[in-house]
Amino acid sequence: MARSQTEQPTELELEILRVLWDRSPLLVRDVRAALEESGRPLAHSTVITMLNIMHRKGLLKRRRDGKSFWFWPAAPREATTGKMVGSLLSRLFDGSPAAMVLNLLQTADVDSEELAEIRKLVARKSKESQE
Amino acid sequence: MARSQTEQPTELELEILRVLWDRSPLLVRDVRAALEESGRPLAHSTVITMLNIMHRKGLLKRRRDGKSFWFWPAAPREATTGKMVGSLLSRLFDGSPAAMVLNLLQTADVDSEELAEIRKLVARKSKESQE
DNA sequence: CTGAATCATCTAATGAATTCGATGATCGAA
DNA sequence: TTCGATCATCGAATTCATTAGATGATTCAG
Repeated sequence: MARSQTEQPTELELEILRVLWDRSPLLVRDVRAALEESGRPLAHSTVITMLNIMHRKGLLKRRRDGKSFWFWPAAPREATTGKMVGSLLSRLFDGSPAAMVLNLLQTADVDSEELAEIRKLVARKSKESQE
Repeated sequence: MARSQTEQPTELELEILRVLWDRSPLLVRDVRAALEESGRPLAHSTVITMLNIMHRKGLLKRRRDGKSFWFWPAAPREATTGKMVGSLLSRLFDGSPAAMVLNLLQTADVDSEELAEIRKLVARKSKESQE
């Protein structure tokens, strides 16, 4: 047996989603151009194949317009990133957000501005939870 | 062409690493037993194959002892999880820890205890940075 | 010493992810 | 209308991840 399809978007799928979260709907050629911009030059047919696979998986929606298709993400950015972060959270930190933040603070490059921002976010969340 | 090997551990590789981070070194049969415990029953040869692949990739170290091998992680838990979090950070949040924490607070289930813990971590980090 | 148990190695199969070329349809300009 | 440009569909190749059976070596109990 092999591994089963992940419900998480794969590497290339994520790049494509990021393009479409930025601007959509887009035509295949636009997606291709955007990918090339971000350093991932691919053949037209490759991009179509991926878009079709992603459509089949339910990651994208599309609408025919003449002989071409417009594509856009099936789910908003926050929902998808939330699922991906949640997956890492459970797989690496047994679901403890604090453990994840600790790792982030220790490992990632957090400048003072970022840190202040995080502090503000946490403070706001604390206030919300009290209500 | 297909995708190239990820430097990040894959799904099963991560499960195996988690076993070995908990207790190591272990023999193949111990790893197998631990995986079965956590709901992933695999044939002995499957486990060996994976351990060998992981050794070839540099994820594990091993030492022969008679006719069997002892296996243990090549890198400590924090380093590996840090890389994985860092990868998600750049792929999803353009490297902004604050964006990631925001997503975490909005999406994950953070109880008040976890939140207080996070608050403490951030405060401590702030103090450290000031020095 | 001999047979059963225990290990690693080798081989291989399946399925997912990624990448394109070839082909055929269609639309617009000359 | 005819030729070239533009698209999608199909088929296919490659690499990785996962899974395990068959084989052969080695060891230990009896």
